[in-house]
Amino acid sequence: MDVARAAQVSRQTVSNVVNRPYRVAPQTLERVTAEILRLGFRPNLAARSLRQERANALGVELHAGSGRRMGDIRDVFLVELTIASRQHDSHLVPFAAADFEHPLPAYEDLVASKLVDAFVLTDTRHDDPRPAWLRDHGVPFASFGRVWDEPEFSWWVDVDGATGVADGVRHLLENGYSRIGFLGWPAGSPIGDDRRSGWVEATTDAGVFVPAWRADALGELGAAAAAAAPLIEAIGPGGTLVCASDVMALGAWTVLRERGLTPGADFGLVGFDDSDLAESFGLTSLRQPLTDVAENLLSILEHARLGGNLPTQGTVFRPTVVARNSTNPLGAPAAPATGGTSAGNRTSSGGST
Amino acid sequence: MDVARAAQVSRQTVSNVVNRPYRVAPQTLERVTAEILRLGFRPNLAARSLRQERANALGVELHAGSGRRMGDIRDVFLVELTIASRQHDSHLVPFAAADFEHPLPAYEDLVASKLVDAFVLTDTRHDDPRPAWLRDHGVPFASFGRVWDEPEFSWWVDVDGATGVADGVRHLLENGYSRIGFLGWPAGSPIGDDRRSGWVEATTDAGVFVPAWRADALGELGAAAAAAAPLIEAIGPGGTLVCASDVMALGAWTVLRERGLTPGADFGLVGFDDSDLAESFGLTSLRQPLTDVAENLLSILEHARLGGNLPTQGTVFRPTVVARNSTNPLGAPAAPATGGTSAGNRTSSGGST
DNA sequence: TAGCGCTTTATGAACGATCAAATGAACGTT
DNA sequence: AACGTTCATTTGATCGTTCATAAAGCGCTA
Repeated sequence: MDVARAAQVSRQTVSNVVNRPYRVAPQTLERVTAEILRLGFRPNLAARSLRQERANALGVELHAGSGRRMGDIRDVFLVELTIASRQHDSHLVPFAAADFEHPLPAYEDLVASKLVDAFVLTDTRHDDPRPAWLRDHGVPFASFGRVWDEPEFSWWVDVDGATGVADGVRHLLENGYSRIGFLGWPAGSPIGDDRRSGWVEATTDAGVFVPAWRADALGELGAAAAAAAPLIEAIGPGGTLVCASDVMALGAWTVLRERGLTPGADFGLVGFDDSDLAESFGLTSLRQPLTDVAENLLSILEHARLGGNLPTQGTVFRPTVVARNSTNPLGAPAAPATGGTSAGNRTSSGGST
Repeated sequence: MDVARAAQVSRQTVSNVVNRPYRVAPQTLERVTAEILRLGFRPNLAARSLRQERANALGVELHAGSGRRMGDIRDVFLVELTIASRQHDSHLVPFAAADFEHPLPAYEDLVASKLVDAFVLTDTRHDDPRPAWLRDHGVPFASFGRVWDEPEFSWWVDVDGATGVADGVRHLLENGYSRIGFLGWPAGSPIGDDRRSGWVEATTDAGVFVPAWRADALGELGAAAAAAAPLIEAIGPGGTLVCASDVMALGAWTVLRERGLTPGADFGLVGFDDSDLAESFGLTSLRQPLTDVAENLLSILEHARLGGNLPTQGTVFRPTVVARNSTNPLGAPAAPATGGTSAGNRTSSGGST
């Protein structure tokens, strides 16, 4: 090894400098470090991986099928996960199952070839075969989203939809609105039910709960608009709608505009996910703290390896309200604005429950 | 090695079975293959990578800063790249530069630690330091998007915006529209100028070019709506707009809806990129053939390694028109529909020029 | 001063694959 | 029967690091 010769130490000492500097005498450390910098030395990760029998890499499945892409946030989530993984001295290996109905072979490949040593799961669902398979094969994993079928499994992180929506409701109340409806998905989906419950709770607390001010639709914009129309009628001008997603909020947005109403000034709107859409349309939305989620997932997996303190139950993060013109009652410009609080994309707010 | 012992051959023969099956006698091949399957053997990729001095991995930078995320298509592009890389026996390593204004250290890290042996660049721009650095360090790379500063560099793949927009214009003509305007970005951006030229060309060919039916705006929805309003006024009902992006088309869309006009029936709209937005709003759009782009990039890099025939000039793919209600003159439902040709997300159309 | 303990550095082996070269087997040619 | 060729398979070395362990240095105590 070049560095070793240049610094007149053994290769093992160089290894120690890189991996356990505290074991090395100060002046040796300095001398070797100087040579490392001078020669631009970086450990060959393949060799390290081979010797340590550990890849320092995480598999992340990218579902190719339409839908199942985490709303619009997958792109941002991947960025956050990428950044977080670097801080944990590892990297991501994205992959897609050849047949996305049967993902296990892809997981098996990655594990058997030792290309990754853990996974981050997303889009978990009932009857998801992955958690059981990974558990049975002793492969560590952490999930963004609850793992429904394994109640005792606690290495998951999720976003508190109920509290998020409740915060959205309170944001509306603070801005002077008081007639607050909810546009969500039909009962039965865990995420949808969670978000709706936040509306029930927060409006009840404030004494403004009106059960009739609720409608359901499935994801599509058209369906959302159709469901929103009578609701907007019923709630009336000066009212508001909190929606289970940004797309749904946009459905309501289009209804408002067709009636000549200005979102914000005439009728408040809150979306969910803070997707690019929300920024484009000046839509107030609930941003998921994906930076925290990613960091937490990585942290769990690191502790799983090194034996730190692991969560005994799932972790839930709270979204933050990103206020834009659609909840500004003071008459924002008719055209959607440049995008309210659009400063940095990365936030680090949100606490656990 | 277990497989070797089980099949009673040497470890090298197992290696040959995996990597050069044609060198192995048929019955030996069969016997070893059977054992490989039975034992679920997969080569340890770290060991292979160490010995071959090659990672079989591609670095892909994910720009974290807002903007610079390839419109809305990065997510889809990453999926396509992931799938393509698997077919080329390699995998992706996504990364983000700590300081996205100075990306080189991140590239240097990956190269020096031999974690990747090539890169796919995106979002190349003038004065991009990356191409020169990679060239100077002998690191192979291919780019999605032209590499402006190095005219002799030909390992890039791009999408033919002009032809795409021209196809959009022809699609409108075929559907019976004849008054066709263009909403784009201010002159000076290569991509914007390219797309606009397709409008000029195709309308001129058809004898329906009206220079005044053009407006410019910058990316934001509000600005696009503001620019679209007078243009829609000028072109009049029954007219159409081809737009440089889906978001701009949506700006026009909102203007139409506010005036009680139905996109398609009353006024045609064509967007660009076929993002999720387009599907949600039933907006006809131009889909970039990302499957082809990804495959081509991987193919270039593979040939670069093995010495196949390499492109002597950049490759340009043609987008495809995805027809939806916004260009259906026969009066589509007022609410945006479930999404026209929304079948599979992966297409393989598009030829090179 | 011998012996002990602690810190610091060095040595040999190993991780699991592929490379380069050698060996063995089969076959036709002279 | 000896020889060269080709095909199939094996052998030993090697990639660059870290592990396990040994050795060296050094101060302190008995």
